[in-house]
Amino acid sequence: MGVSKEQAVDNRRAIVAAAAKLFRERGVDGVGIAELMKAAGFTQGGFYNHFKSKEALVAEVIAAEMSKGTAELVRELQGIAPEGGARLDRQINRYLSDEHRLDVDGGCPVAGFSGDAPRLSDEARSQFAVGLDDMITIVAGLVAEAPSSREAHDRRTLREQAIGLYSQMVGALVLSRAVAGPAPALADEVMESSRRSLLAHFKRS
Amino acid sequence: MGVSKEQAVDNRRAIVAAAAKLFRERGVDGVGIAELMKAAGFTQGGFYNHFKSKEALVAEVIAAEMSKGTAELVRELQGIAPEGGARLDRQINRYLSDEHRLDVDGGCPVAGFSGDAPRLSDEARSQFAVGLDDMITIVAGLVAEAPSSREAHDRRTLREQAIGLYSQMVGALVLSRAVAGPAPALADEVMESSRRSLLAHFKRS
DNA sequence: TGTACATCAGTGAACGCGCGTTCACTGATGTAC
DNA sequence: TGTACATCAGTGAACGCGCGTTCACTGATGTAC
Repeated sequence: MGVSKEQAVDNRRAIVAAAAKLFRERGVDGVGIAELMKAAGFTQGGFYNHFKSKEALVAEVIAAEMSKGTAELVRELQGIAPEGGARLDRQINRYLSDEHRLDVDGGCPVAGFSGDAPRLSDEARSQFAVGLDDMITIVAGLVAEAPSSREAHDRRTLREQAIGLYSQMVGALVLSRAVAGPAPALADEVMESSRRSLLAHFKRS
Repeated sequence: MGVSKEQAVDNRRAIVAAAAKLFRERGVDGVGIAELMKAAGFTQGGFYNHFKSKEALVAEVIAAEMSKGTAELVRELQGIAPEGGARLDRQINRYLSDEHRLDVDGGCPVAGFSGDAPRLSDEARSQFAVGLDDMITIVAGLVAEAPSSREAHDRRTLREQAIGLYSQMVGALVLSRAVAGPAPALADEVMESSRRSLLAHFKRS
């Protein structure tokens, strides 16, 4: 109904934001255009003024969430002194916490979209892969700060150690979320055990 | 069109088997009743002679695949002598192999359904949780055979170590599959790095 | 600065399509006598 | 053992519904003169 160019840009951002939230909560396939536009405050017809197709929106959402996720992590790390692995410990505790498990909307985008990823478009999966690679790089930087990563008996590269660590955190979070409803005790156990395992493995010597 | 009771039981099994394969390949939401029945050799109308709803079939498929997965693992383990962690090494190498990554139909059901699990019915998620618990118990038995699990510096319980190990294997497999299409090098790296990490951690001392 | 017109974000109805589910019907199987 | 009938797995058309997408239309914004 007549809207300034500036307003149109804001509206587009609102659609992406609403989509990100809904896609994470209910899966990409579980959310329709009509519902998504309504959540953003519009009617369904306007969607195609902003995006070529649902597939195009999905790819943009994945890219945006990955960027946001890595940027937030980097920003948070900058607030803490990198002393003897303290930042790594802190991130392990954060990642494998009740808060993070419940924060499906805002938590790690790799864990959040790992279930949808295999069936998304090439473009979306490509964006997912870029995000995963970035995350691994950031984690490798944290691993480098842990004294144990340099010990004689562990000569693996930092990146290799980072991948092992990150795979375990993502796996534990995904499995914990999957069973949180019907088996909350098991969900807690999976998260707690992985958390203790990793803290022990990277403990300051 | 007139079918013996025995045949009807076989037909029901064929539907479950076809559903298991299709659900794994394209996700539970990605497969319709008509397509699934056609794959099993029938027309769509007959579905409701065997199952109350799609939801009921899904729960049965999850339960069946979990049972099959744990049974296969146990059977395979029985063929090898439990000497100094050799069986654990072998399972780590199997789990994080190209063959397993490609075998979406027949591989680990926990990894195979972890993407769908959070949005399935209570009953289906319950079956998933039972299967996960069983898997952890089996893996704990393998960890017990590894000398390193008893070392003085690692006093964590066997189950806790098993959860850490299993979470990492599932996480690595899920992430590797997610990026296998657009980023095959990263997919390989994720799997290989986790494999080496775990072999190093549980290595025979 | 003021007027005429083009642009285009947003509306809401409609499209074809595939979904899960229901239904009347068929006919061999299985049972009762 | 033979006949009459009930059962029920399988068929295929149809149901209402929500999906992604298209469309004609509206009207304030933005531009040309």
